[in-house]
Amino acid sequence: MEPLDIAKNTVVGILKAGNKAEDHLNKTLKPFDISLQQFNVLRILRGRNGNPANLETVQKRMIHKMSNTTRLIDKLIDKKLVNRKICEENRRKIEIFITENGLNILDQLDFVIQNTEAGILHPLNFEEQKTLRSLINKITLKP
Amino acid sequence: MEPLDIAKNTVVGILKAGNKAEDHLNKTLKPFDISLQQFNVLRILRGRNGNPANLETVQKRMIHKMSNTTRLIDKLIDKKLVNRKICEENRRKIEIFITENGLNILDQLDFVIQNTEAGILHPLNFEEQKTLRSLINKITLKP
DNA sequence: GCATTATATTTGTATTAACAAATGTTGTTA
DNA sequence: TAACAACATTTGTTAATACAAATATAATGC
Repeated sequence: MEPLDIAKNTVVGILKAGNKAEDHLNKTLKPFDISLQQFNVLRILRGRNGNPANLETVQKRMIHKMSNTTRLIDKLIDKKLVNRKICEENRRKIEIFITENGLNILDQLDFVIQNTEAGILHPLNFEEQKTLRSLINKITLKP
Repeated sequence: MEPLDIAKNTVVGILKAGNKAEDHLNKTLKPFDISLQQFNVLRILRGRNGNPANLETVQKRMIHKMSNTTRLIDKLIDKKLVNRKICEENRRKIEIFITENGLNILDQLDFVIQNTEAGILHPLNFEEQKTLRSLINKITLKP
């Protein structure tokens, strides 16, 4: 097979795999009324161990970079999973905190999400998973 | 690192890579006023070498499985890139054909898309691309 | 042949996303 | 310090997506 065809197939495969993973995760999260995007933001905030994150930071680490992070945070605030306040040092920035409630829901989700992740990757053994991760990282971590 | 963490990182990586690829491809297609979804449908139709495809077939092969394929086809019809007609053998089905116009645009797109695909995969050499493709296929081709 | 079920597509509605323009705040400099 | 540029977030608008319900046709069993 030609290099160009390999490249094409690989890219199509990446798209399909991404979509499949997104699908499975969203279905797992649905009963909790949380979208994958919202879940990822919560994980980012938890990872800051009590420190707030401003919108820009969140946006940079989000899997899907989108311009309307504001509205996504709005949803999380409605659900009492995060708080928002204006940063006093720089009033242009806003700080976002995860609430106790948010942390509790994350704890519950960790387990079901682990199952879903395992399900997605189950055709691969551990070594293969590590190889896949390293190859994928090469293409995502680069500019 | 723990197996569970590897799995988590791998899945997050897949999501990011999928998103990055989708982004790049959409940006490449934008000047042609065609979305990635529409492009993929056109490629599916071209692959049928003049034979029509019914909606169900298209939907099954689409990267993003979605319920409103009808409206996606509507867009392509507006742009005169495909035609739609009711299947006479089974009037529930509709047949979709790619037009000459559609084939011409695809020809132009092939080149720019190849470049984009190469750009996405450029941190990987040929062997690595093949490995990645094979690992990805394992997780997408399974139920 | 008629009611029932299955199949194939379409439509309605509500949520989410993309993109650009607008707002408000801070930093710079003439 | 007034004017202007840079920064951080928000808002408006339009398009895309998901999900469920509706429509229309065909196949099946009685």
